[in-house]
Amino acid sequence: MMNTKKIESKWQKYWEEHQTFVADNKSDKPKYYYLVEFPYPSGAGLHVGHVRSYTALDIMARRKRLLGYNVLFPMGWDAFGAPAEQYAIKNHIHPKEAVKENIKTFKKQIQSLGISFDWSREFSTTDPEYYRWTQWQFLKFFEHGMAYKAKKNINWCPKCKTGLSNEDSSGGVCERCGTEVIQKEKEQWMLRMSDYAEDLIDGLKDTDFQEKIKTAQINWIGKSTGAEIEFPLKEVDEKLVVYTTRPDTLFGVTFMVIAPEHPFIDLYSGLISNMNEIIDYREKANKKTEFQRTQLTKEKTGVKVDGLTAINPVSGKEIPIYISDYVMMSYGTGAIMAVPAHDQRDYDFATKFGIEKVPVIEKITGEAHEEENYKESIVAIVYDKKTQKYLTINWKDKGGRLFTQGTMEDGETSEECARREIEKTTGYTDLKWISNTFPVNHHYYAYNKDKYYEIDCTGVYFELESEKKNPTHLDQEEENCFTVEWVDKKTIEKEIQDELHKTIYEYAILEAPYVGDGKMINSDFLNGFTNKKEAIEKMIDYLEQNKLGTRKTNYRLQDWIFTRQRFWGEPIPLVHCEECGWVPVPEEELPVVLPDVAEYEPTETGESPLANISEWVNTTCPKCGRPAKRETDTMPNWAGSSWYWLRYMDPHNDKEFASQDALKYWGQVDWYNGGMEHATRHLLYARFWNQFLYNIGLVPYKEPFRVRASHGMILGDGGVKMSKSLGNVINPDDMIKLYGADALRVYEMFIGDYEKEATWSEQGLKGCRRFLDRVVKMGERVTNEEGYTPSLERLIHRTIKKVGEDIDALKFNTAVSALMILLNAYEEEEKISPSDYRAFLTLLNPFAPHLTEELNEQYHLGSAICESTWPKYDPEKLVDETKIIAVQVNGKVRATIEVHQEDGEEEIKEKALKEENVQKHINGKEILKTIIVKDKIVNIVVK
RNA sequence: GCGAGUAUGGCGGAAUUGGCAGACGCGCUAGACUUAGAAUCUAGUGUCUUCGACGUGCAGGUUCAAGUCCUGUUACUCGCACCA
Repeated sequence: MMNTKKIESKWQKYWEEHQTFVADNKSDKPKYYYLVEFPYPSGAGLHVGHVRSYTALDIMARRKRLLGYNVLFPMGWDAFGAPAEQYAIKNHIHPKEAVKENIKTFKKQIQSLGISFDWSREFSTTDPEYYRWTQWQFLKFFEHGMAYKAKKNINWCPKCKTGLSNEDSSGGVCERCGTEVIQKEKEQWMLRMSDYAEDLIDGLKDTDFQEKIKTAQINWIGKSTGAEIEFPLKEVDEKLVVYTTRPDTLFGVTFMVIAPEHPFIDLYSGLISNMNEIIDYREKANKKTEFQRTQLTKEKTGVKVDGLTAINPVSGKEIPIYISDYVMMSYGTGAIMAVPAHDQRDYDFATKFGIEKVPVIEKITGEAHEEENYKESIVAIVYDKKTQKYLTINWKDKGGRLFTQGTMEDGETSEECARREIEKTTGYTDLKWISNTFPVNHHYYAYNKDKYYEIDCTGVYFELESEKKNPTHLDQEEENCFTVEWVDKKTIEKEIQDELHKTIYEYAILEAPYVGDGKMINSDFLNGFTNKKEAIEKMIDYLEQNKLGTRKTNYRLQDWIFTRQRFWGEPIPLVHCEECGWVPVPEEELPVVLPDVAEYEPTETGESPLANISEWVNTTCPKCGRPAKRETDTMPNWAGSSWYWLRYMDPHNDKEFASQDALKYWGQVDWYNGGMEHATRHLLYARFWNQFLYNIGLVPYKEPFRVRASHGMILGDGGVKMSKSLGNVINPDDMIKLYGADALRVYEMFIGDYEKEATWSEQGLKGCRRFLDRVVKMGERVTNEEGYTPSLERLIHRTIKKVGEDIDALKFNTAVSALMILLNAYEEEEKISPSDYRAFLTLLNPFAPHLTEELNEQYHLGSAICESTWPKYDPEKLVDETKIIAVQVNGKVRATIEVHQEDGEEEIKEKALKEENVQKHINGKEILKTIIVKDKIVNIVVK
């Protein structure tokens, strides 16, 4: 092995001195902008995961440069945030000092990998020259009414003493420290991100993001369409507004549920007779966090609101109102119409509170035909508690196992019908009625009558009280057809095949609502509709015509809570004046710099430590000059990363966040790489921020990123996440020391599919080191022949094509494998030409930049690779003159034959039939067909 | 519950998009070199009992031909979630 350290630092120095990777803001070359998420410079240093994504983008960037592009490939630091602050609190040093140290380590580590970043554009989000413009842009939000202060019940981490966005508190615990999040009311700056919900969905059309990232974003935004419906109250001239996606089920509403915080409670407390009970419930609910509320998925709780009654706007029916914490004030209108027959949550609630369930949709089973005869019928299920068995009729070959069934006669209820049928066929009379199931709309063909039938069928569920029986009224013939059998649950589930009976059984036993589509019933003007969409449309039309409701779209996406009660963040550049209210700090006074303080800990009151620095807090109002106070909250650490790609375009500009020329020249980020964990939060914040800047005319593109790709995680031994506690963290520095940066790079590209997770294996890394050592050895075989060695030429052209295409398609693993194959071929040769070697080194250069430059120089193959061009392939040289293809007989390979380019089908067929082993397998059989796919396969079909 | 994805040797993973499954690498086996080991090099390596058969989570289907297409199903991973 060569002295990797020596040649690596030699070439790293070379690149630095020659400014090889410095991008120019003016160029005749086409531009290309590669961006990889800038890291948070933690004390832990670089991770092998960083190496993976940086190397991948580095490979693409290096190749693009050789292809003649002006490539922007910058790097910087996202250094605000809690860890630096925690570290500072512990060690009593200013976070900016800690950050400085960490950046130094990180940068050294990254540079030792030979990543071709343009370091002339480096900055940190914590640089006042950078956050000056973060503050400036915040003021733009403020000016345009996009920032507002609101008292919000926010997620609060009692340990970090800070407010958390929903994003930072997923799972009900603080993302930083894992403490359980509680609810606390706090005045917060908010950005009107929800205004952009539609644009954020819409804009995805103009991007080339991975599909899974688009779906993640769409899910996060959570668009739903439906209607707001007004339910008049009986006791007072007021309307309770609900949001629903299923207005088609309006006739099935049997109760209303409002959130415990719903304003009607206090507004009409005078009318409510059980206020005490309600207040009690509300207080209990308030103590629960949003997370706890959503965790209690099974057991529903609630209180009926006595004294308030809603009126169904389409049927006029009176409907009771409940409060329950399964309805959230933060979504929709904080009130719902409950349709227990067709919604699981409403079903659970209704079951617990004994509320009626009115079905309005029938499941349709069987297939509908024209000219059907209509009947109403029942299916009766009888359960014997003692034996835990069900009463069935075994029709044997005449229809299999079924429950008792029958057609309803005039004036008969379903229960009467069921009792009559049971007695008739089985004799049992002592039955206790338990329940009627939801009806089913069933279609079938009766062979004995040669007719199609449509039936509406209700299940009737009984329990057997005793064995008491009457004689059955069946003739001999009927009796021979079937036997009455008691069977257990397992047999039922296995043997009852009939769709109707199966459905009825499920309704009776599973006690579940029917949430599928079907035929509308009990719904007045909607009766008979079988298409959900049409029924919804019809209902909304009706509501709008009669002014009872409106079409409405809702989003899950909420406004962005933009303040943190922390020290280590961008100060919010606003001043509060008693007279003028909130006043922006004048532009020329930006940045509002973080002062040096002694203590970084959040205060007991939950305010930022900045609040304790009176000489900083107390200022004068920029508008009227009277004494005023600065905002002491700081920005969340998503702020600095929400526009950093724009700053790279013009990082040293002290007049603007970036010049319009630079913004126009670099335009969109062509390729943005980052982790899947940022697919929703960071990426949405960044897109929202950019869209806003676009709307006010400050950036030329509405969407900031054209392509977004993500890399898979690198896992430790056994496929588990690398973590300090497991002690399985691999330090890239150690690997570089042992095997060299080039080997580490090649290995991380070879490890597997770039987008999927991969398990670390030091053996694999060793294998890649071996590969590079063989590349070095190959130098000894270089002669001074001109051009490519003829026997290698075809493979060289093919490899040029494959490596290029694979890099473009993020298939780095197969690109490396193609290079290994080429090297294997080189090793078959006694000697290779300088062109052979140079081509190989150039193709390998993006993966192993140091070693390839060194060998290129050592063997005097030409100018430095980083200053030359990507090799070209000749399409005509890709094709083999002869090719070996397989000959199959009945789809099984029996021989291989060599075919020429110019061979016709007849010749190929002839060759195939000549093969001994082929003859053996077609011997004595008739050839039905011969399929010849040129260059691929011959298949002879015989019988 | 909803949405997205994955499943191929002992292991990581290939497969020109329907055309010889297992490229490439790791590991393993044998041999060479060596006093010995390491390193390196050479040969072999899907399974089964040989001709041959069987093999891409499972069960069907389409096709001359299926890892690839269709239907169903299982397991795991990720994202969202009393979202009305």
